[in-house]
Amino acid sequence: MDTTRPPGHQALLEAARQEFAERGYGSTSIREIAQRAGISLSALYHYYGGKQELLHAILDEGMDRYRRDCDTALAQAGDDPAERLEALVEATVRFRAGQRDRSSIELTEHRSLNEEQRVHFRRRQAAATRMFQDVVADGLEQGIFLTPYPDDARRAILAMCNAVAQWYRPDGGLTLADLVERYVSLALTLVEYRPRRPRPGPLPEGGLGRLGL
Amino acid sequence: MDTTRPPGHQALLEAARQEFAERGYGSTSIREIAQRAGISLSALYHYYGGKQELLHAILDEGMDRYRRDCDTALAQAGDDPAERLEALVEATVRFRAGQRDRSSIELTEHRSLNEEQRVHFRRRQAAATRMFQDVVADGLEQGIFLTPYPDDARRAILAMCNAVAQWYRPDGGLTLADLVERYVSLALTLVEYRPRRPRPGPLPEGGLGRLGL
DNA sequence: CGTCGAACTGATCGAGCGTTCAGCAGTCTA
DNA sequence: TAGACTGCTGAACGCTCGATCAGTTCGACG
Repeated sequence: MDTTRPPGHQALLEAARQEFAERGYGSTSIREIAQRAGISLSALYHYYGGKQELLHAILDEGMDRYRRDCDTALAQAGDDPAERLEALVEATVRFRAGQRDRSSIELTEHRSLNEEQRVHFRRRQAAATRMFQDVVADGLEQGIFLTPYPDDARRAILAMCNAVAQWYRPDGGLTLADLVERYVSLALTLVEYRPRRPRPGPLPEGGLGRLGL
Repeated sequence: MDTTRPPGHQALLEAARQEFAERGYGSTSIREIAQRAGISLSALYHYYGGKQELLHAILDEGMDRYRRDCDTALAQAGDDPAERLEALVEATVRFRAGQRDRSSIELTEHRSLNEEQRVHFRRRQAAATRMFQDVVADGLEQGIFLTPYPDDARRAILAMCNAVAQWYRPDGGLTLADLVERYVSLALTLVEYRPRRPRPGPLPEGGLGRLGL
């Protein structure tokens, strides 16, 4: 993938993203994409090698953004595994809520990639999974996460965060901040977080108050 | 939808189910489906009105089965909300693990239905959601579920159960019984189940032992 | 035996698909 | 001013798509 694309291809990526999310990869024609982007069919081929490459570019760009969001969140978090898990959950929920169509494409259309692209995509996905794995393992080691099923708890956390893309609507009466607070709380519940002692620093009230501290 | 279909259409439904799950609705041709089912293209039209009707039949059949499984599970469970939630989670996990391709179609391809079919599908989905909603509400009323976020906990439970279809492999070293036990335990953790007193009757050990009773 | 409907076939339709290609206006560089 | 490059166009390619339809086989029924 090129890192420096000429201008105009952004409209193309955005149009393709919306069409793929609405109709699905196989049911979307590149003519519809080009029309939505306001360019000719041939211009599409000027920027991308074809329909499949367009899909791959969308998925890869999404991975870039998500990875960057997670890295930023983790960099701002401290060493505490609970804090780091909170950071990851917040980043994930915000990404899924803010990039809903990108997310639903990621979750379903990776099967339409070719072998090479799919390997690349899966590798990046595995890296994202490992971030959660490491944090959960850390919490277990330090004795502040008590879940007997760390793998399943991790999968459950990711599944519930990912599902946000499928139902959350920004105008639905639930602010993003509230949503994040709830999911952070649910994630800590899932790993059965028991803090060593009352934590210093600012924290969401709901999440800790309920732990009886 | 007809309840009494002529014989031979089962092979068709099965072939379509596999193709849709593997490639996606839009990327699957009815010729491929017919070939996989071992019949001619025209025979497909003898049984179903077209590609879309085939998809609808698959989704509807899946809903029938899932509904039946849940009803059976609830009928065998007692009045206790925890027991009923366990029954629903077990039924859902078993369905998702046993009907993986059907499940992934349900989760992604409902957008390819026409307006009328989609309304029908969503109505049935809402009914399934309500089963979980009722059980959780019951547990809250009785004071044995303590979660401050019942709606989100319910969505989280469903999301983690549904995700089973995307990763579970029967030959992966994890038995279905173990999987069910884990997810039941995680679900009870999510709703913050606190039993009134040691429960009578047979129960999975892991789920209750960890509650410190 | 005759007829009727269910199950199914093979040929064929027009539309739309992804992709290709020759060409052109504008801009930058030598 | 020549040449190269970027960004783009419109027309066309061969092919596959979902769908249609006249026709055939065949067992059941009267």
